[in-house]
Amino acid sequence: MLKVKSRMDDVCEVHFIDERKAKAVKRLMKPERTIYNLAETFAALGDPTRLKIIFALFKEELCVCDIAHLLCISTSAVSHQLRILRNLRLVKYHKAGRIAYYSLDDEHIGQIFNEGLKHVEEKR
Amino acid sequence: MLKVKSRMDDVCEVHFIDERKAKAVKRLMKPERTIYNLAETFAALGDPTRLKIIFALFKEELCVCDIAHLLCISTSAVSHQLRILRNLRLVKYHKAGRIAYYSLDDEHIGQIFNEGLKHVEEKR
DNA sequence: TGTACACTTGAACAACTGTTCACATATCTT
DNA sequence: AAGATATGTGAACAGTTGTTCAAGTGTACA
Repeated sequence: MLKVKSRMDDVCEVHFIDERKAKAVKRLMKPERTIYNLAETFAALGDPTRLKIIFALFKEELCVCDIAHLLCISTSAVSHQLRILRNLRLVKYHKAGRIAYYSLDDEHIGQIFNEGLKHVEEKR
Repeated sequence: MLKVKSRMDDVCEVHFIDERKAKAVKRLMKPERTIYNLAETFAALGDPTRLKIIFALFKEELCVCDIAHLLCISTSAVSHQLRILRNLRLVKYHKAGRIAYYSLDDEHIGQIFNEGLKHVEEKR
């Protein structure tokens, strides 16, 4: 499983310039748990193999071995990555006999992918 | 610098179920370089510390030591993370004397953050 | 000039990651 | 039933990550 480190104590001894701004942001800051889950989700998207899988499933519902064939990697590697994506509810699947058909779990994933694409394509 | 592994040979010996679908997706697949850059960007968002920095800068332009104060981590740690975000053009800064004021580099970052938030808040 | 401050950087470390390999499970076919 | 196929899983490995620490810039102010 993807793991991610975190911390947010309230004791802090670093000097500051403008405490008003810092406090205003602190009030708005999302709960530690939310930040953690969000980081885990982005980390899942932060690997080319998983990103290709996401992209592929964005276009077509596919089974494990077609994904493996498409990306030229072992079905084992695909299965490991799909488990990570499944646990984070980024993909879902349904079984037809021995074949597992995977697809994206919700429409946000596609949006995130596209916004990210705009960012990287704009910057070079 | 954030690094990310990648590969996309055209030789592949995995069995397949539906080659038509796989080929259709392959035609649409983004270039290796694009996927790689996108993965790097998402990986940068895949860490709670950097995510908190992004969130903070989404609300306010801030200097390094105010970010450190706000998140209760060393200015060194913040500076290291800001360099990663800077290199990926996720944040920019301007200097006023010895103080460096950081802010988000473009509007896509906020969009990505919000879409991600919708995903994680919807799923539990 | 010297001291303090704001920030940056390089090296080093433990912790985490993605892949491979070997094996396990489950389902279909003959 | 046996064998082939599709997928899942645990262990192990090299490679990568984020933090800390120590030392470095450059700017401000007395």
